[in-house]
Amino acid sequence: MRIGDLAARAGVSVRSVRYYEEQGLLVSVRSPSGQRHYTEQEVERVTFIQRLYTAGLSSRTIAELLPCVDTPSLENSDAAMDRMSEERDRLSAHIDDLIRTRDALDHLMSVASAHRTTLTAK
Amino acid sequence: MRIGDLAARAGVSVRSVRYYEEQGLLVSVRSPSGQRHYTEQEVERVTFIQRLYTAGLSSRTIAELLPCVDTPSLENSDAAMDRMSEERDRLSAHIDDLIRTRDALDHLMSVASAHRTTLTAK
DNA sequence: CTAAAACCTGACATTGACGTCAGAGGCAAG
DNA sequence: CTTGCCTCTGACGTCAATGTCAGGTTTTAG
Repeated sequence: MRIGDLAARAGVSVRSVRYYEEQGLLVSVRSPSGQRHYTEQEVERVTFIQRLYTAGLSSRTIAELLPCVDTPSLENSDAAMDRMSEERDRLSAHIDDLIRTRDALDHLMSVASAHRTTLTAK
Repeated sequence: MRIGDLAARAGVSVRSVRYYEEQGLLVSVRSPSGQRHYTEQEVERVTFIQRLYTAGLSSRTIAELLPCVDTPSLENSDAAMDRMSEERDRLSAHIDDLIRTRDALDHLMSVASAHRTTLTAK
């Protein structure tokens, strides 16, 4: 699979795929002419990378976590596990914050809606 | 209250407060010498603005929502309510996405942990 | 009164994940 | 063989919230 296909199937831009490789999040097999080739596996990997980006992780952080995905066993885990746990907690805190924000919006909307009801009732 | 106090109490930088005003999210009463003065009310407002920023809203979007907070009644509501509902939905979707990402991290961690248990058991 | 601390405006710098463009080469179909 | 699409590298552009600095005024503490 070439880069265009991978990008399309993962739902990202070709530019992004190259960027991921530049950041050490992805490796590619090069054809003699220098073109990148990928396997089915990489589709899932790219979507997972995107998922982490969307969760607010930086390239550097993702780079620290991915070895834990690649090699779900060895001793590299030590620091990576801590990092993973740390990011999990940060994510949880962020989720809670977002939920509070959503509640605030809901409250605003209900107040506005009540006002409207009052007005139309008059 | 002057800008430094407001910033400190809302937990943001002085620069940010000026930026919020520049973006039309905040108004200030100016002393004859040109210094900004605020009331207690603005503390809450700034923290709320920050909350929306953290939730991923842009200055422009926040500017569209705040009138709904200031005037929780009149006819401006129409478009603002739609916008608010739209952002609420976007927020909900994002929260769900983050929860799925957290689940993925949890899964990775449990797999790694299981591997570790297996190894130490040997 | 004076020095420190806080404020003002205006402008340029930063960061990160990309977009976009240029110039050159690769590859399948007709 | 050539036309059109894909890919390559490298570099510069972007956007948004904020940092930071300069040069000057104002307020506050002693």
